[in-house]
Amino acid sequence: MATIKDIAQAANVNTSTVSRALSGSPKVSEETRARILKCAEELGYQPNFLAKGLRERRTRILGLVISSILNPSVTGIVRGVGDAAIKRGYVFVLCDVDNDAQNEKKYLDTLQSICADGILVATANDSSDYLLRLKRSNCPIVLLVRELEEHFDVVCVDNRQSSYKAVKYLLDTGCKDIAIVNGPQNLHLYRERFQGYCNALEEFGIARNDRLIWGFSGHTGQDFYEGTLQKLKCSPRPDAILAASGPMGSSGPHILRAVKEMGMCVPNDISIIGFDDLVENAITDPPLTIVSQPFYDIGRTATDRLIDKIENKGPSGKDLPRCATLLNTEFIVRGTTR
Amino acid sequence: MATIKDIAQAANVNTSTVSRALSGSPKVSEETRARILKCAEELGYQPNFLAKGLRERRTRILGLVISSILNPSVTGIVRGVGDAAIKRGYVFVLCDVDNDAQNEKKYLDTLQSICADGILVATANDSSDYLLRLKRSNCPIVLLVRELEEHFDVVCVDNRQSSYKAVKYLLDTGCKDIAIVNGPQNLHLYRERFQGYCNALEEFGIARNDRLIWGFSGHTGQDFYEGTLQKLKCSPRPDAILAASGPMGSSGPHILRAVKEMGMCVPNDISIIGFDDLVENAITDPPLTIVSQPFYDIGRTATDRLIDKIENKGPSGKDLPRCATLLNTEFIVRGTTR
DNA sequence: CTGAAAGCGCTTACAG
DNA sequence: CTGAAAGCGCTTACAG
Repeated sequence: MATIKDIAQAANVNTSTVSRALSGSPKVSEETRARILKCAEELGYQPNFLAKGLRERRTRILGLVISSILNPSVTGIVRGVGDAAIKRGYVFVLCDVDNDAQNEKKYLDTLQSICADGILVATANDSSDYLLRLKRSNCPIVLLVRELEEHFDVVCVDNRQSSYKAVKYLLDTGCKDIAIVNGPQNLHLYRERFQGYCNALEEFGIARNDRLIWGFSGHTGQDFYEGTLQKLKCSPRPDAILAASGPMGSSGPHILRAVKEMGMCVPNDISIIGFDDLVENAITDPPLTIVSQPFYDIGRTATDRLIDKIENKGPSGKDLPRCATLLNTEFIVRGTTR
Repeated sequence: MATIKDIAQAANVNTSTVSRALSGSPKVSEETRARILKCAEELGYQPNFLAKGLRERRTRILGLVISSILNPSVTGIVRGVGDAAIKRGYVFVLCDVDNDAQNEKKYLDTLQSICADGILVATANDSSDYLLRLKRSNCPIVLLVRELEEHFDVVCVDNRQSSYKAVKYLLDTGCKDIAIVNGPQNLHLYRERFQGYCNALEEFGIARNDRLIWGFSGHTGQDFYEGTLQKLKCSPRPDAILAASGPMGSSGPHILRAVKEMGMCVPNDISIIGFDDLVENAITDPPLTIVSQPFYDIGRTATDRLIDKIENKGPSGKDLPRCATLLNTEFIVRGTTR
């Protein structure tokens, strides 16, 4: 591949001048610049980001750490990150850690080695202490989807509010006995969703009932299907289910299947609300009423924020103030609620 | 971050010696090596891949060019690529081109700039002439999923055979009037699937009928749903549909919905076979009979092949011979066939 | 077995 | 406005 040296030779100038001309520096005559640009064009010059990065101490490479690319909720994020990144001249290395802390550690080391300019982390949980180490080493980080109590910039949705609104809708449409499929409580987001559920009940003067707080251990759709069957075999049955947690993707379809199998009619006997605007939630019969998270926007916003942090961290070295962005969810009423 | 220079200072040796010790060269005494390793450990040394890459002319960064990350068929590939890459010490930059040739061009330039060691391309079509240019510039390339007539290493499935087998199954189970939802014929893979369809019909002495060769123009599930409705309004109706092409993901669920809406009973009145083992194909009622492509293995195999090409292209400079790998599909009978 | 030197391709003070 | 020099962090012939 042609280098700056080849161009210098062809244009009969010093490499420094080539470098200046290419970077658009004002201190180079229009005449020389034109000549240099022409040579660069002819030689099919592509700058070497490695050399550039080594010198400028930046690579325009980001890292995106995700729990699992097989999770359809994640793909919208990935698209958003990619769009925002390329628009600003960055690319990203995808770190698909498959819900494994060991993998995550390895990827994070690798990102440091390739001198990623910053890292987007969608896998934060309460035991993500290495994130603090990373941050202390001065690596720009933005969290997305999953929030940590403090310290980090984050882009996500207001999970408490979303869940609150969903449950309020159920209560407003006459449901009284609302179950929640709860997620792992070491994740801030599930604690928030649970809190929203509790708040809505409280507002309607309904006591919380452990019988209605479901937690399924497995990670597959089948686990949620079987778990729901099990729960429905105990009477009294609930008249609504908030599917606040799921396997890869959404638990809604699997819960719906179990409900139908138990001979219950949706939404007459029981209402169901799921999370996330995924294909699988749209093609059930009836299609699921959902809380929709703006995954694309989350990815885009987080990336823009990260690049802002990177680029505003000039020689002055002072960071941007911490900032938490809560995007709005959309409540989409379809066929599984009254 | 600590550099080789810091270690040299701490261990009181020359940087060359540090470099040798770290890379496991035999020509350094055990004693010095131990001392150096200890210092490296203490300083939390992480090699700088930029500098390393600049010097060694390799980055251990791959590019993965995909049509759209929103397509669930693609995510299995991405996972396979990631697993194989990290196992061999590589990472990859995800280039999600959103089915846009302009984006693709831009990403490809960027990959060259960051000196990617090789590129995996899942977006090849008959007008991918830039791929030939790239290849001529000596960049290792492996195609996946989508084949080109020649020149390139490729990992995909035998689409003709898969489609042939599916249609043969329909014929064996008594279907006679089999429609195919055909894909864009500028893609080798859809030509192959169509050929397999034709071959099976021919084998059973059934004449091909244009009325049964459906091509839908849009790219959404709704387009396939409406297209199918339209087709079914003309009599006589087919007694089977091979959904050889789809929008993002599979067309199976949308075709099934249209069929049911027209009052047809599946599989009694009509059989349906879809492509790909996606969640959306598994949760329909009845669940779809499908041809399943081993996406994960495709990603893994292609990546291993690419890295082999990269690493065997030593100073000798001679390439590995071209190689096309056809993995097997699996035919999974579920509820939409007799 | 170890060190001093050159070089990968770029940028940027420093002179002029 | 342009050039010569130094340096980013590493590796690798070349000496010794």
